[in-house]
This record gives sequence, structure tokens and C-alpha cells, in this order.
Amino acid sequence: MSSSKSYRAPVLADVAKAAGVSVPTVSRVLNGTKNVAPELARRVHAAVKELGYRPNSAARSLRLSQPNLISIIAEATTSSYGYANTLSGIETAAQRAGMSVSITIVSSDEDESVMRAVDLALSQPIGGAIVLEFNQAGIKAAKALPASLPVVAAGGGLERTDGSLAALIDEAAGGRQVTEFLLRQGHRTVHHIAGPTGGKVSGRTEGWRTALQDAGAEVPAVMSSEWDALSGYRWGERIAGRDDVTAVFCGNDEIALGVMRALADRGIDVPGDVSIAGFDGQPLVSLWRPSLTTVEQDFEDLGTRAFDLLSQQLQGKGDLRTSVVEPQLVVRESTAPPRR
Amino acid sequence: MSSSKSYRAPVLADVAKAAGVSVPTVSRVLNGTKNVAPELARRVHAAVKELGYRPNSAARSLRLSQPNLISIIAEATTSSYGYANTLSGIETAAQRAGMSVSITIVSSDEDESVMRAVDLALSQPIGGAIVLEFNQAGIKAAKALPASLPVVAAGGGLERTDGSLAALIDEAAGGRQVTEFLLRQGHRTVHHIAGPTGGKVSGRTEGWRTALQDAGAEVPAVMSSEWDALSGYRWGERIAGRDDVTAVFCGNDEIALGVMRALADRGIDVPGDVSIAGFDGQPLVSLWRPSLTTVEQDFEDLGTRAFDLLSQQLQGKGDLRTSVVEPQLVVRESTAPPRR
DNA sequence: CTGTTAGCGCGTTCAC
DNA sequence: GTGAACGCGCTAACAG
Repeated sequence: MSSSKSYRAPVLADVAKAAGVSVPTVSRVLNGTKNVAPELARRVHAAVKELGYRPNSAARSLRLSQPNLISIIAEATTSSYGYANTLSGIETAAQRAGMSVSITIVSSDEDESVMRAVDLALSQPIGGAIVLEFNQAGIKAAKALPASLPVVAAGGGLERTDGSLAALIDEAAGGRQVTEFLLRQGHRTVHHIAGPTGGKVSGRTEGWRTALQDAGAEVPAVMSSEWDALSGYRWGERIAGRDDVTAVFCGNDEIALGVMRALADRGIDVPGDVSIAGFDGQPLVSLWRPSLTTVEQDFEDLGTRAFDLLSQQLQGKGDLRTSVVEPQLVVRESTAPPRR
Repeated sequence: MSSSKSYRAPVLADVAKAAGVSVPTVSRVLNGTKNVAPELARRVHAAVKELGYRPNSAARSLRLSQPNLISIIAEATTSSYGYANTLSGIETAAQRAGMSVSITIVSSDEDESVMRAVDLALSQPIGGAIVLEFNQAGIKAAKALPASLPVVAAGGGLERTDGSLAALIDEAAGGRQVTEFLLRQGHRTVHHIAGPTGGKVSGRTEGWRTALQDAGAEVPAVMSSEWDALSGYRWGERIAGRDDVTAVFCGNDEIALGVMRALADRGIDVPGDVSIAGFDGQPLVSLWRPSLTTVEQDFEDLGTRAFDLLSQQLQGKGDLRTSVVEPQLVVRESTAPPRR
């Protein structure tokens, strides 16, 4: 037991010396290549365990230039739900494949901010990247990445660039489902509050519109909102004064909750006077009074699919180009047939 | 424009050749060390931009033996709120310091699972780790990490190992605040639903108990629950049958919401019949009806502090050992003086 | 002020 | 089957 002040991590040479063999032999034993005398292999393994040796991954990836690290690039998002769960899905799948994930947050969609995030991500020896493009910054980041780097987009499919790989949630199907459901309940039409989507039309909105058109129902003007609950509240205040609105499909759960709170504060009954539906499926919304009818998205699944797509790309056997997650309508208490 | 099939990332030598200087000169320019002729510096910068050069951090950390990557180790958690925000705080601080962040999820607190996660984290050239120990798995992971690796714990301070660095939320202060507030409102005592904490007593529970004792109030038996809303609902059902309970401090917001929903379903008025308080400060709880009185925790700040602690450790100038975030009581509608 | 030399720890050629 | 030599990309030393 030496009382050395500074501890130096054991390297391959230390193991070799301890086992009485040469450095390449140790390497061969640990990487399972070629034939090695069983006796030597045993001695090497013993030495590894004895010294607590771990390969220096910096040297390893430098030598191999075949990284087992991928990067997730995402915008800092107020709503943590989809973000956290997608990330979890990616990480779980990556871990199964023996790969690590790094994460880089883009603080805003300003060019400088995007550039800095991309630089940071690329400073690591990454083999590929998954861009969470729930918003504008993600899309910008995807474009700033070098073309040589395998990239897959994961998100709602706001902008489905042709050549690129993507794991998408079929938001249009979700928007259609919820709208059709409300029409079947007897509502003459369904109003819609949409979140900001950087100039594009979201799948949610698209699905809502086509469902109304297909049913021959009137298509009301889209109400534009932010994604947060307070903006939803403001729209709720306005809706409270209108008696032509009997059903509202909100762009996400936060907005829906804001609307419901505003209506409740004004004594308007949900779903008696107005039906409200959300989008996302945050766990807490089932506890609301009334509990929220919403379109659930399996973000964990989205993350897994995004990783699988990237993984097949890294292995060069890319047959699939997109992978689509189907959202699911969950009917709860906040929707009902209209009163009259 | 050559149509080369396989693209090789430019390295220092490429930049040097393009700028007509030697490799170390480029290195000096980029790292700002020593004096370099302005003219050469200009040429180097131009070449860097031209070629899109990015430093290879694997080679860099190999040479410097000082990695610019840290790892976050966390258990997969059902509640994404604290997790996502702490992570965001860490990443933001790391980015400002030019460091990358990798993330490793521990799927459960079983030894094998912890070991695999730790191995994976260590397979990257990391300079340190931040363990999110909101739960048992995190604590186990922290212990499985080699002693030579700088580690800081971030969390509620369940187990404050003596020697280790930690960024903590002063949960006890939060528990005390909310309990004292309820007593001041006129409640004879405050009941408490606690989440699972792996055998330890959480700061929330500790703060609650001391507040009651200091006030000379009766200390009711702790109600043991899971962290999720459904478990809260079950306790709500039982509480509904008791008339000795006038105020309940719940271990987190989910539990509180579950309790409130159960009470509402049984026609019991909150806060008229029973006052309910939560812990965490999830954004949505302000929209509830009634909106939830809770103890807000600044998880983003927690993450920042955890990184700062790790960073100072990496630079060898470790004066601080712990950094404490003070939670804040936010009074809303779910609490009121008792009826009688 | 600049270029040459050396070596971080590893894995893969080669000879033996 | 095993060991010696080389190089991945970078930066700390030195020499000029």
C-alpha cells in the first residue's frame, strides 16, 4: 500500500507488465481478436481486474475514429414532457446498443446560438446526431450540420426535408381523429387554437382542417396562440364571450388547460357548454376536473425509432428512411355532445 | 468542387497547409497562447473558416489528459419536470464553459443495471460526473463510480455523504415553511403523505416534523405513498372518510393532484373542508381548480450549481463543497384556514 | 516569433 | 502465437 499523493489511472502498459506480456497481447485479449494462449489470457484478465484497468476512451476513439457516441440536439423547451421522454427513449435504445449519447441544447433559434451548439456537438467524436425538431431552432440546427454526418430528425414532422431520415409522429392523423370524434358527437364544427410553428402549418392543424372539409363542415379561422397555458387562458377569455363555439381542439395540453381554467373562472361548463380537447397526453391531464380528452403521443417510442434509424444508417444498411408513430385519441370527460 | 465519395474531416495539418504555416502555429493561434504574428493569425483563421475545421476533442483530451466532457447519470423517472430542468441547467452552464454533456440513464436500482450504466458512462472520455440522486439508483451509481473521478451529487439531499460534493435543495426548509404556514392558518396539525425514499427520511418529511414539534402540535403518522398521482388518489379516498384531517402536505405535486381529485370526486371541498399543499412547483399546478399551494424548486439553478461545483473541482480550486438552493413557498387557492 | 521534435494511450500493421 | 514499430490528432517542450 503506497501512499501516493496523485493517482494515475492504469494503462495498457501497466496491465502488460503486471501480466508479464506485451502490450499488443493485452489488447488482443481484451478485444477478442485472433488466437491467444489461454494461459496468457487468464493472466491478462487477472491483471485487469487487479489493477481495475479501464481503457482510455479518448485514445481509443482517436485510434479507431469510429465513435460510439451520438449527439442529441434540442432547443431548450418550456414544456419538458415530450422532450424528456423522447430523450429517454433515445438513451435507452442507445444503451442497449452500447452507445453513449451527448446532449446539446440550442438556447434560441438565432444563428449564433445555433452555430455555437453545433460547434460544441461536433467537437466531440460523434458518429451521428438526432435533432429534436419540435420547433424552429431544431430545423436550423439540422441544416447547419455537415452533410457527411448521419442525422435523423425526430419530431412532429413540421418540415419533412426530402432526403433526410426522420422519425415522425403522425400529427395530422391525430388532429383528424380528434376532430372527427367531436363532429360525431354532434358539434356543427370544431374551433382550433394553434401554437406557433414558424410559418409552417403543423400536422395537427392540417388534420383538423381536412377532417372538417371532408365532413363538409365550416372551417373557422385558426386562433393563433403561444404554446403556454397563459396564452391558452387568454383565448379562453375570448371564447367565453362567444356562443358559436361549442368545441375547441387545442394545439397542446397546456393551452387546453389554460382555456379550461378561463372558462371555469367565468362559470362556463366544460363539457356542458363547450367541449375541449388537447394534444400530447401529459400524465397529469387525466386528473383535471374535468379530465382532458387529448391525443396521446408516445414520445418514448419516437425516441427509440429515431435511434434505430440512426443506428441502421451508421451500419450502412439503410433501407428505411422514415418511421412513423401513430398518436392515439384518448377520450375523457372534457368532451361531450353539444347542449342543443 | 471535387466529388469525393468519402469526406474526411479536416485536421490541424490541413489547416496548416492551407495557411502555409506549421501545425503548432495553428494550434497556438486557436488556443490563444503565446504571441503570433498578426498576419499569420489572419491566414490561419481564414483557413479554418474555409475548411470548416473543428478541433478533435478526443485527440485534445488525450494530449491534455483533461477531458471536456462530463456525464450526467440519472434514473429514468416518471416525473419529467425536475429531471428535464436540472438537466437543462447543467447543459447551459457546461456550454458556457465550452464543455459537452453526455447522459446515462440508469434503468433501475438493481446492481446489474447500475453497473452497466456506469460502465457506459466511463467508456467515454469524461472528466467528471453529476449524479442526479433524486432516488435510490442515483445514490448507488454515485458509489459505483471510481474514487478518482470527480463527482458531484445533485438533488434533494437524501443522503449527504460527508466527503462528497453536492448541490442540494434545502427540502427541510421547504417542508418547514409549508407546515408553519398551514399552522398559522389555524390548523391544529398538518398531515403528511410521503413518497418512497429508500429507507431514508426525506428533507420534506423532516422539515414537516420539526415544524410541528416546534409548534407543539401533534405529529400524525406519516402516510406512505408512491410518487405518482394514482397513489395520491388512493390516499385521497381514505382521507375523504376522516374528519380529523384538515390540512395535508403532500410529498410532491402529483400526489397532491391525485388527492385533490379524489376529494373532489367525493364532494369534499378544497380548501373549504381540507387544505392541500404540494411540493415541486410544476407549472401546470397553477391552473388547477383550485390552484395548488406548493413549494417551488428552481431545478435549473440546481443544475447550474452542480456544474459549477464540478467545474471548480476539475480546475483543482475546490473551496466550496456544497451549494444549497432555497425552495420557495407559493401560496395559491388550495389552502385556507379550517372551517371551525 | 516560428518550426522541429516528442509523446499522450491505444490498436493495427509487420516481422519473428 | 507473440513482440516491436508506427500513427491517429493534438500540444508541451525545445531549438532556431
